[in-house]
Amino acid sequence: MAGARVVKKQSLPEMIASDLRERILSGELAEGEAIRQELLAEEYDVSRMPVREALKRLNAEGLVLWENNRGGSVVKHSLPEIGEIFDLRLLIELDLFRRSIPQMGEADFATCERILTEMENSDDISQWGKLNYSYHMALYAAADRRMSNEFLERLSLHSDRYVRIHLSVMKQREPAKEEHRQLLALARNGEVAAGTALLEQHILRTKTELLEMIAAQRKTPSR
Amino acid sequence: MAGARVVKKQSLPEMIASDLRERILSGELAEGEAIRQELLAEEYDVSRMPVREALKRLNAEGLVLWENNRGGSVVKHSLPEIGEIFDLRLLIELDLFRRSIPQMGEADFATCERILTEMENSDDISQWGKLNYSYHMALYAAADRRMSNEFLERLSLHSDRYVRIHLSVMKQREPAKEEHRQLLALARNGEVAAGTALLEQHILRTKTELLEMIAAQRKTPSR
DNA sequence: TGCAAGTGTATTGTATCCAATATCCTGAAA
DNA sequence: TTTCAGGATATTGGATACAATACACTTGCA
Repeated sequence: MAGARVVKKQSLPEMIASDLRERILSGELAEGEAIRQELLAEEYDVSRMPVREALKRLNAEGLVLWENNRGGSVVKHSLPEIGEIFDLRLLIELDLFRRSIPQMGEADFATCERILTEMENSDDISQWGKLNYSYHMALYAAADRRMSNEFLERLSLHSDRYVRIHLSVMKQREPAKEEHRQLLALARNGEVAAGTALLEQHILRTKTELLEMIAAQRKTPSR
Repeated sequence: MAGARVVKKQSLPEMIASDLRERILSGELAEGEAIRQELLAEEYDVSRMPVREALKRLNAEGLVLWENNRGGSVVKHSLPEIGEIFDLRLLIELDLFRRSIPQMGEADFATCERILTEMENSDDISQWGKLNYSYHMALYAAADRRMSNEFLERLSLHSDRYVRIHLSVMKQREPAKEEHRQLLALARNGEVAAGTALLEQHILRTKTELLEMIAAQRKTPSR
């Protein structure tokens, strides 16, 4: 047979949405920035129709604000809202980790290991968010909770967005690396209580650091 | 001034999406049923374009399954997925209620009372889901958690869908009526622990009943 | 009969065109 | 100077037309 590897055929709107998502997460499209359909259509060399669908999609995901007859703009969250995103992640991830640990097998541990080394070797910031998300998902894969994962994906999208913008300045990475290793070790030993406690600390620490950074940056509208 | 009451101008796709949402929740559009754009366009007397957008929107909300070049169909969830919907509701609603109770004031209690009496007097099946959702939201309004509410809205959508299709309103309403009153009373007294415990029971009871009904019905695919 | 290729039809996907709406600019009146 | 009306321009919303794809059906062949 010709093609052994099959990549799920993406539709045009999907591909455009993926790219725009990345452009928003990376900060290339800034908070509050207006989005012109025509302009994007030219950039992607398509008509406005698939661009429109992509934007509506991102609107449903909460990344794009849509106003009737005025078009879209990049969503800007308030500080409390960003805090909430992390609180919700906390709720769902703790639940997932608690359910996952007892179900994890050698294959799961191996996958986690693999992603972990990949993270430690990669310096590409734009990859970090994806890898971080993959790792967390790998930890929860054994729980086999489709809906939770779907919701978590959306939450991670938003938290990654703000983490990535400030990541370069954040000390974030060193402690996170250590915590990731420990999470896996605790999961391996089936230590649910200790594992979830560490996970909680892991997420809340990021939340605190991030909120401080953003608060400071929003005080000084310079730059 | 002319119009004191302003209803947020809805766009065509929004209106169509709302109506389709209702048709799916009510079961008029059945699980797995294919959706023809042209047909809907004729029904609403518009072109396929706004219908498409509405369907894509419902796709993003998880009510419509979309397959490239094959169009949309009404999503059908597995039993474990339906269970998860309730588990997620539980996580978020407990968190909201816990945060809300200490913040609630007389205005909040009054709103809850109002909705409660409205619920007890209304016999309209299609309204019950909305009222039930309104009541829960009123309980959590004081928490002032925008993101959580947004996520909860989507979860409630899905749970309402299955509740409406499978549980007779009457059977559902009698115990719920009592619990709803008690929730409000506990909130009034600031009894966080007792309140959240009752809320947990309230949600889990519905989950159990519902899963049993659906399991039984899916065993016998008879109509 | 069973199956594969090919043809025709139904349906979705995208581009283009026109209509509706918002925004910007100008100028006149208070 | 401020403000408001009105018109020019930019932008989005929706309808239509056409292209691409999937599906059902037939035909030809083993």
